[in-house]
Amino acid sequence: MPELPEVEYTARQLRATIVGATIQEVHVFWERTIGYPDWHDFCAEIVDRCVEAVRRRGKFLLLDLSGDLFLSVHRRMTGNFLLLPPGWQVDTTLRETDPIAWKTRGPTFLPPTPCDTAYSHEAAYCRVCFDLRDGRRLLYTDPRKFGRIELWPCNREDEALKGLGPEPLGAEFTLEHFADELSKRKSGIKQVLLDQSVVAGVGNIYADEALFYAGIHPLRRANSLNVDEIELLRQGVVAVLTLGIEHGGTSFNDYRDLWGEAGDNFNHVLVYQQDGRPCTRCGTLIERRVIAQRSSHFCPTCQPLIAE
DNA sequence: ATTTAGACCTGTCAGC
DNA sequence: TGCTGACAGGTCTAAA
Repeated sequence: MPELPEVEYTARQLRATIVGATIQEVHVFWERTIGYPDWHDFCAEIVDRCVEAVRRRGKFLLLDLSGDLFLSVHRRMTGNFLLLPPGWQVDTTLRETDPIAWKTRGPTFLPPTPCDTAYSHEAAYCRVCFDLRDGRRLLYTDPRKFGRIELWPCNREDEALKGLGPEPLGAEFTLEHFADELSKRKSGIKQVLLDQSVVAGVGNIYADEALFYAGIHPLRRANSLNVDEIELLRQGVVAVLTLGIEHGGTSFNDYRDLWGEAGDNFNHVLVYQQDGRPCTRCGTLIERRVIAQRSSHFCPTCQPLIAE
């Protein structure tokens, strides 16, 4: 679910709240969420580590820990972090009373005062729980269980993040590099934008938004774009990602921030899931088509499919 | 060498 | 009310 803006927003919130905190203990409620190393080793090695820094690379959230280790988190579709204040209790009785429900839902978190239900809905589907020494709890929740958390030595970061292209909001995302990558690919531009080795962090929402910004049809062959179109698309990628961050990310269903709040970019999206509604630029109805196995949304007038 | 279908998972919503 | 199928911010693997 989360793309670059959602991961960046979470990274900023974590940076402001848990840098300096020490992890006292980790509880794993869905073992496959831990991608590396084996979850037993993961739990053993992470104990007593201090969070020294929080970074983002593409859609990966990276937590630098004391002792030259770092956590890498990829939330895939429905992963979220939720930070609970001290005093919450973990209730695991479901494990015995209803093992089947336990596997899908995980534990229940009980607030310090029973009437305090602010987080109780967001605290469902907890897969991994990080107990901090100061009493707070950092929950990793993920209904669909696609997300992965890994623990790596710092000197193997390249291996942990292999295949990632340049950061779209960094100086390395140049017209020269982008044009060079596109010239080597003859598949549809939408599919190329989703390729993390071309640009890191663009997903289905922001790919559609960037293509609308540049007035380029998602099925245009990547190597058919001229220099002006490539530069416009590059600017579009930067613009829609930057706006997404400013609005706290896009929440259609699942994405929530550290406090369980939805992002506001939902209200600023121009084509994604807007099919059947008039284009904000020309009034033509937005279309939806499946391209590269993903829903694509575009304006057939503003984004014409030019004959090559 | 590329495309594409299937896996991994669960929830929600539309339609019958 | 209940069942079925389509679909959801992602990515990897194997078959065509």
